[in-house]
This record gives sequence, C-alpha cells and structure tokens, in this order.
Amino acid sequence: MSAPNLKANTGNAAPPNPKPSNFIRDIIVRDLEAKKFGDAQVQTRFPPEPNGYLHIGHCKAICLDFQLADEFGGKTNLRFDDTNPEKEEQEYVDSIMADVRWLGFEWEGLHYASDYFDQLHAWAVKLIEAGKAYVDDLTADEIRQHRGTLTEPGKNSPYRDRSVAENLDLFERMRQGEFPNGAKVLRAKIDMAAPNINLRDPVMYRILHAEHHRTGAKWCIYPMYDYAHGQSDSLERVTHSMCTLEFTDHQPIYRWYIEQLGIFPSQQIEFDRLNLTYTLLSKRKLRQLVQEKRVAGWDDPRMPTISGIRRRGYTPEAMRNFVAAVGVSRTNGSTDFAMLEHFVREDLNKRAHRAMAVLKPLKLVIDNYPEGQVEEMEAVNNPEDPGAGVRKVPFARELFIDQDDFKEEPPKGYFRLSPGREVRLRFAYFVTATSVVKNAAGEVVEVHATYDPATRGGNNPPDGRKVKGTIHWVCARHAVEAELRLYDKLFTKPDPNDVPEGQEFTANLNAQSLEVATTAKLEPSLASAKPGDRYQFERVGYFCADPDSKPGKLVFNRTVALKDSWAKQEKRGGAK
RNA sequence: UGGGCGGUCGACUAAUGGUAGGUCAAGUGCCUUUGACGCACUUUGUCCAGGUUCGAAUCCUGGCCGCCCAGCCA
Repeated sequence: MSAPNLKANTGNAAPPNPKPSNFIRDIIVRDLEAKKFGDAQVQTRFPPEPNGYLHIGHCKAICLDFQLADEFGGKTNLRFDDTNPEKEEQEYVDSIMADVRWLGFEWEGLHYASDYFDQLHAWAVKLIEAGKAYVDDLTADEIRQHRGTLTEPGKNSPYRDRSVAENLDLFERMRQGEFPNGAKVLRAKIDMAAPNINLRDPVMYRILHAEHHRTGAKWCIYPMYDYAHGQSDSLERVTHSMCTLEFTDHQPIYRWYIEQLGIFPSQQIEFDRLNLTYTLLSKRKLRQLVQEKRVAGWDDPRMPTISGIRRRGYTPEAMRNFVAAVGVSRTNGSTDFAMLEHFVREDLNKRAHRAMAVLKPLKLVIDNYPEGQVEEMEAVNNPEDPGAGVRKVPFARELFIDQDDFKEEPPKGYFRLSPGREVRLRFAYFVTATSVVKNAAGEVVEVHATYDPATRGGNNPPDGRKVKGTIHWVCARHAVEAELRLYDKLFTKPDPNDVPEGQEFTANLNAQSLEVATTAKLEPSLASAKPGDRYQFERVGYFCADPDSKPGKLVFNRTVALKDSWAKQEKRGGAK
C-alpha cells in the first residue's frame, strides 16, 4: 500500500493560507535560505523624491517595503532621493513623513541621498582612476545625437579617451565651480553600442549651480539617480530594493556601479505600479491640477494624494487592506476603483458611528402629533458594534425628510413615502402620508402625515402590521445646519488619459466632481463634531468633518456613498 | 524597428508538472428598524498554434498582443 498523500491527510479542514504568496516574498524566502546576504537581516527602504506629494500608488510601495521587512524581522529606512535640487523642497519632505506615519509605519533610519554626496564623490574619483569614467564636453544635444537610437548603436564621444590625469583635473574643476551649467558631465565608460540604451555611457554627474534644500551651496555638481541609488542602498546595507517596473532596464547599471566599486550587493526587485480606474497617479499631472487650480490644493479631497484621501475620510486601515487585496506582480493592469471604495466602506462600516442627516430637506408635518411636544428617541450608534452605545434624538411634530424619500407618484418598486403609503421613521414611529402642499411652481414643499403611537421607537405595532420602507429624518426645531461636500470621481473616464488627438487629460475632468449641499439638516448630536470625526449618515453615506468645520459652521466631506441598490434598479429601468 | 518585461474570469490576484481558487464587480434569493451590513447561490477565465508528458496555466518551439527605454528627471 502506498503512503497516503498529504492532500488526503489534511482533508477539507485546511484553512486557506492567510498570506497568499507573492513573487517578492518568494525571492526573500529563497535568499534567506541560501544565506545570500550572510546573516544580515532583511533591510528595505522607501525612497521617495521630495518633489511632490505622496499618492495612492505610493501606498503600495510603502506597504511592500515596510510590511515585507517586518514580516521577516527586518527593518525599513525612509530615504529621500534628493539628487535634483531644482525640483526638491522641504515642504515635500515634511508631507511625505507625515503621510508615511499616517499610513501606520515608522522607519528605522531616516536618510537622504544627499547624506552620501561626499562618499559618492570619492567613488566617482575612484572610477575615474580606474579608467571607468570620463569627463565629457559634449553638449546635451550632442550627447543625445551620439547616443544612437533604439535600433542603431551610439558613437563614442571624442572626449571618451582623455587621460586619467586630465579627467581627474577636469572633474575637480567641475566641483570647484569653474564651469557653467551644462558645460561638462562625468560619464561612466561602459559601452556606446549596448542594446540597452541605459548602458551607453550614462551620465554620473551634471553641473547644477543650485541651492540644495539640505546641502545648501556646498555642491554645484549633483549625482544622477542611477549613480546615486544603488550605492545609497548599498551604504544602508539594503538587501531587497523594491522599485517599479520602469526601472528594470536600469538594473544592469545598478549592478555595474556596485560591482565596480566592490560594495555591499544590494538587490533590486521590480514590481508593477498601482493603477486605478478614473484616477491619475502621475506627480506631474497632479501638480498641474494644483497649479491650474482645477482642485483646491494637494489635499483636495478629490485628489488621490494621501493628504487628499485623509481629508476625504479614508482610513489607513482601509488603504492597507486595499493594497493587500490588490497584491503585487509584474503585469501592468488597472485596478477597479470600486475595489478601493469597497475597502473604505468595509472599514468605516465597522467603526463609524451612525447619525441622521437630511441632504435636501422636505418638511414633514405630523398632524395628529401634539403641538409643542418633544420626545427623546433612542438610537443605536453602531449596529456593528454593540459597545458603541446609544444616543437620544429629539422628535416633534415638524420634521425634515429627504426629498428623495417622498414621491407623489411612486414608481413601481418604490417603497418609501407617498400619499396613502405608510413607512417607518427610523427609531421613531410609523407615519402615513395624507396630503401635500405645493408652491406656485407645482413642487411639493410640505408633506402632511399621521403617526401611529403604537409604533413608538419604530417598533412593529401589536396588530402585526409591517412596512417595507424605513426613512431617516431630523427634527425641524432641533436640526443643526451644515454644508455637505459631495464628492464624486475626478474624471469621467476609466482612463483619464483617453482623450481625442490634440486634447489634454483635463478634458476628462468631471464637472460634477464636487456638489455642495448648503442647506443640509443634521441631528443635533452632530453639532459637536470635530474635524476628522467620521460618521455614517444613515442611508446616505460615510462623512468626515472637514478641517474647515467649526461649531456653528459645520462642514462635512462625503467620503464614499453607501451602496444603493434602489438607485441601481432605478437606473436599470424601474421594477425588477 | 534594437533591447527589456509581461499576457489566468469584466478587474486584481492564487495555483511553483497533479481538482483552475480567492477578492472586487455583476446577477438571483434570503434577512432587514439603514433598499446599508450580513448570508446563500450563480455567471464568466489559463492569448493562439504546435510539441514534451500518464498528466501542462506551469516546461519547450513558433506566432500574436500589451507595457517600458533614445533626460545633463526620478
């Protein structure tokens, strides 16, 4: 008899692996088993350039860098890739640190590529001495022409064979500031005929007479990304250096410098960028939206920046869950925006306290309710969390309900309020609409109704009567006013870059991405909401008090609407 | 076109030569003091063609399609 196989033994009780494998984790496991880095612990780094705000795409990189290291007992550094003083600013450094922390991560070391400028310079001298680098006097234009094309090899620069002594002298004079911007560059001597264009004598240093946000005027030559990144990783003894796919072609240079210098062999691993439908994740284009004032700023709640989604009311937990669900691979696709919204709702559903808010108020008068009487109805704060407790909500004869919750002529399948129809007022009473009052334009401005005292609290009456619809309400006399900012997708197309020839992505901006409800009525418990407080306005959506919000002048951002199967059904064409 | 990297339900992603599975979306029903949440069920997939193998999403060959690279940006 043959040995029973593993599958038969585990039966069907085996739980699914809670951490599905991904190819990077596999590489790390393999490297650890092979002791590729000796006994070194896993070390990663998150290396943003401080030239803009972090966005949702960076969430993926951040989670990968921090979680993967943590999973193996390793550490993660935050390193600013600040090799281009013309684009980088302290403002961005500050926002990036705040965003990483908001996402829930704390770095081990805080570094800057600029910390390594001295070392990088010394290594450049070493490469010159070894005949592996040279100073080139060609202009940027000439360098481009010498580089060749995708199909033709490049040509050597006439300066490629300068003596070591001359290169050393020239490079030193570049550093001293003897030459203007663009006059000379230091290039690695690799291979002008390489099929990989990145290997055709890449530029290592350029002359930039510019103040650096950290090193000030100390330098007028600055290293290029390719010359700085791998060595920075190496200096920090980074074992697994994750970056996005477009750097795959740069990996040979990354390795070339490390090998020539004989330093710690950090390993670059590329993964796919996060793309989201209806969303732009390009720093350049996001900056353009800010500069052209298409949005209110980097933290406009419609922006996919971390500061934008924070203000919008998204939670770090939701973002982490989303990123985990999206996974990581080497394919380039686009994740459905609905996936993001799902994880935002999932998290908020568990933690947001409920409240009642009426967006478009319609007065409801309960004719048989005693004038002047006020009752305190008990409402549960969160049905998903019994510990969240209850609160009192005042109820009286005159209320506001949402215009969408009353229809004089109800379509098929509609089970909210309409003449002769009975519904439940959440946590209050059953009411039956009896008549309407209209304005000169023929619009319903007031609905009259009667209530059933036997349904107090919203409970079914003893006679066993039931209603299909439950609607929310706010007591007219106790309501507090608020401004509700209703956000929608910033772009009208799944791919915002999909524009007719000659047009810009801005042509796809959604003109209805922000709608403001200025006359919203809220239950009084919301009067004390503080900026950042999150709520579910029942049957409407999740909202977050904006930093603009003040006592007496409340402002809420709609984080995400609740799913609405009635709206879906209506859109499909009525009754099912 | 030279080089590089990829193609698994509509989307994202597992299966590492041995039952193509999960999440989102979509649909149906149940539940319901949120048309929410939850629960159950359902639809849909290995780019194509050959080959190796008892057995191929996986290995091989040849196609096809997509993305990236010609910054003194990162």
